[in-house]
Amino acid sequence: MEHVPTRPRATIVTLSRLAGVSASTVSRALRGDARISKSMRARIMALAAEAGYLPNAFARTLSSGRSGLLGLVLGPATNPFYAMLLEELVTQAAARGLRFLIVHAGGGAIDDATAAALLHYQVDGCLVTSADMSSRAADICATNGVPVVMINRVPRLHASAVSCDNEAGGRTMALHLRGAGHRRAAVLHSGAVSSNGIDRERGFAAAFTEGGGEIAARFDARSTYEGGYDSGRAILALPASRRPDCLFAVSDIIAMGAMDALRGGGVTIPGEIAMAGFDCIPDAARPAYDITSFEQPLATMVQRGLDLLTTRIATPGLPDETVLLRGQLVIRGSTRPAMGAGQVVTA
Amino acid sequence: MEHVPTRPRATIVTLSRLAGVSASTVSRALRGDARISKSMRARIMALAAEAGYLPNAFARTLSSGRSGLLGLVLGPATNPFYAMLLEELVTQAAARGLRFLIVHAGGGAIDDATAAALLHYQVDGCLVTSADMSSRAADICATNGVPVVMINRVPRLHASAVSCDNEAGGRTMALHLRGAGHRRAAVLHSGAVSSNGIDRERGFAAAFTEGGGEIAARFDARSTYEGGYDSGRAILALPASRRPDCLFAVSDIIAMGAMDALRGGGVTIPGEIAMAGFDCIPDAARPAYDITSFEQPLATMVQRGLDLLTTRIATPGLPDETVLLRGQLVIRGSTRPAMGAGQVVTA
DNA sequence: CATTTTTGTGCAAACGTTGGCGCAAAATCT
DNA sequence: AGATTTTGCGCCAACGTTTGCACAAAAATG
Repeated sequence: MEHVPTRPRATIVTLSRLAGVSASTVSRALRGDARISKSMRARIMALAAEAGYLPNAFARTLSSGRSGLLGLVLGPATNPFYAMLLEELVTQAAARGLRFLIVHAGGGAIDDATAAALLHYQVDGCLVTSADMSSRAADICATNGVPVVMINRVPRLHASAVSCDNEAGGRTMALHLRGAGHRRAAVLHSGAVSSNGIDRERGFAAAFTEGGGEIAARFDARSTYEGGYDSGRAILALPASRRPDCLFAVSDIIAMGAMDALRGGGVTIPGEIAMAGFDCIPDAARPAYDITSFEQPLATMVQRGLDLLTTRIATPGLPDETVLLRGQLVIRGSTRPAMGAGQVVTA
Repeated sequence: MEHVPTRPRATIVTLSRLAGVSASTVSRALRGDARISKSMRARIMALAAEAGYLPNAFARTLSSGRSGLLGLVLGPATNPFYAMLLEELVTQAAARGLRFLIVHAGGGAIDDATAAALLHYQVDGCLVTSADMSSRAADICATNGVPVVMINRVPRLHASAVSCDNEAGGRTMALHLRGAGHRRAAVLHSGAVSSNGIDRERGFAAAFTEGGGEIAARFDARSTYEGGYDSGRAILALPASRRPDCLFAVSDIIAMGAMDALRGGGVTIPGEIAMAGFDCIPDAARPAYDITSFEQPLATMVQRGLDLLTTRIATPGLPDETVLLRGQLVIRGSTRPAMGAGQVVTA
């Protein structure tokens, strides 16, 4: 018990004494239970405000079983896409009265003690946005009956997921490039572990070759700027005959690296090589890059993700669900000879 | 109580029955209390492992008063610096058995309900990294006896702080530029609210003018890429006679924007205008930018920040403390005619 | 062997909140 | 006026853990 010598905070019991009613009445009044009379409710609310009452989420959780806490496993925040996702998540969750217990951020693997902390804190659900394999946390949740929703990630066993229709996005991009007359594409992918990247490439390759184009080369760009840069240099090293006339990077961060490398090697963009990315991160929209990209409907993804989670928290045992959302093509200077503001084409 | 129909998790009581001892013994054994015999402890640990026992942090908090939770108010994650900070924070906190309740992320103001949630969840302490004024959360904590530590931010009333010696950093940068022969500097600051930016500029301006240089212009770059870009364009619009020969941006993200704008206007860097930033974010180190910067000792800052917090949690009422850490100058191509790998000079 | 000290364990009372159930008083219906 | 429903509230037992205190047994001391 050893309690610090600060003035004890007002509790429900304090208020109940002040109001001369029982603790349960106070509890119900505060929570807006219909069984409490209007007048009593008003009186208690006033008292609570005056006393500076703050509910104790821990006591509530212990008693009710619901913590109002969501576990969050965030991908490498060095990719601005995850930074955007984080902001959107925190904002929307707060609007629903949910808070995030942040479990992991970054590319590294998530250690077991950290993953277990999720359960210690009785998270109601868990949101995983990491694109890579660090979903130990998801497994732990799944085996303990905690609903898991993945955003921007392929669903695993016992998890729902919402993501952009990556394959359609890749296809749209292929049509766009083919439509601009490009025939030989290089693809900068993100390795074998990223389902997003794989889907995007599959859609792109299918539509591009079906449309009479050719996938001239593939490079593993590791979902990083550096990977993109290295790939760009590899393209520079290609004999002129094997050079692609356009390039599809499965994420903008890759595209940025590739563009810098290519430009550094004297290649003009889109003149000699047109290029396109994916994600529509703000960085890629900057005048210095101005990269055509495919925009994921971030706000909607987050909204639907939280929907999936809250419904599964409310009624356990609901079957898993996968939501695929349409994104839109955003055409910019990197695939368009004439310059001007980016224009939007719905995919 | 309505409890979900899942198999109830093992609790201390469960274990106590299994072991044929009291709950208190189990609790003490689990926590490593010295009063419990080695053999008993081993037996209980084995039992706990077998039963898949997971401690209930909420019950523990309710009883002990310590939650193991830290509130986190994060700055705009769109600035990669905060992304770096986030990763470092989460990693180091996890190593200490502390978790973050994420309260806010992003540039916007923090709403009261969210800030109050900090107290609902009984956070032991609060870490604020936001550079701007959105520290409503900090006030709430302070008035409720929850220790607050700010990282990369000037301390407020009732808060400790750890930050880089921004003024010294600015001064170092000034000496570097003066040493390279530059005389007329433009400063890209981040507005009146950012104490970091103000300190950096003060140090820079003092040392630059003392060294015989002149501050030719100032622009408010709002701590964003766009702000930097706009400032760069403003510089381009300056008559040749009033053009600076070097530029100090109080953060790298600003410097990047400015560099893109200047280059876009045909200015060679560092030939016509040399430029320096601050923070040493990875983006600014890319070959396409290669911006001289001042590196904050991020890992140490986080470590000391958590130190400050944990000691104040352990012994309430400790006086506030401000820790200033030295950073180091990292010279890159943007201030050096000859090209090559970045070199490091301790400030 | 009779003390005192140590060591190991149990008991029971919190911590603040919730929710099932019970029960009066008031309101509505015969 | 009685019978029934509704309304409004209180009682009490959880939820899982910690911790002050008591207390027996074992060990060390005289």
